[in-house]
Amino acid sequence: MEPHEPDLTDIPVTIVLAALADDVRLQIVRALAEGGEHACGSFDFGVSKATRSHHLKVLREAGLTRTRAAGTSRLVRLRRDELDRLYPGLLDAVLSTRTPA
Amino acid sequence: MEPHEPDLTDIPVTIVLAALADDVRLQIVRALAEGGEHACGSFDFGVSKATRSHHLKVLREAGLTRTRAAGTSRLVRLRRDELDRLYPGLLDAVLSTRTPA
DNA sequence: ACCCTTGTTCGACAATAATCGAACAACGCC
DNA sequence: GGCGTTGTTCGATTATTGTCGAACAAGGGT
Repeated sequence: MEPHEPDLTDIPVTIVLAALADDVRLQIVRALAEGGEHACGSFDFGVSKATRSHHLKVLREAGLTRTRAAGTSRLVRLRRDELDRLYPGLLDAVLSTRTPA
Repeated sequence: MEPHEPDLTDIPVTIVLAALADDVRLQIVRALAEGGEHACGSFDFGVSKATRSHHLKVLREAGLTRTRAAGTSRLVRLRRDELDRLYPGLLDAVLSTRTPA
């Protein structure tokens, strides 16, 4: 089954904001904002792989990321263009902040 | 005691995002974005006054609003200038969305 | 002084969300 | 086929958060 990646316009903005309102997920988004595709395993932020998988699911279901299978890995990327079109300035504003103290 | 209204730069962005990631609070922010000062009681979004007071506290402590006493009321206003300076585009992006379905 | 209005605070409770280990699934490789 | 790697899912636990009613506090009338 494909991981369901909803249409961004179907997602209430509160869901998007809630997805971004977590330190671990924000670190993931920061990493993804560097560009390109990242394997799930490349995000090591001090949580178990179960927790990491959970956070990636939250991001995906909030419409923030897309995922595709590649061998035994899964490659994740930020839906930057769509996000910037629907919420101009949001990602920039969030990413402009320094790493949380 | 004065309600403590922190310096915006002291507040992790995740706190700001979490404050905005709630339907009731977002409706309050939308109303405040119309400009000017609003009495707490003017926000009737189907929750009790205890809950409303709680949400206003969350917004205040996240640095999104300022409150001043005026007689028996309290007047709340959005810290728009500061927010736009620190997070350019964030409020606009969030407020541009239509009322949640 | 009394009361009404406006908010806040205090438990308490319910719902949501973060976290983990363990079990499971899919893939590639030897 | 069997094994290691990479992720996901399940069930349980804990922490956080939204919600309310009731009690309280501060003001402004009259």
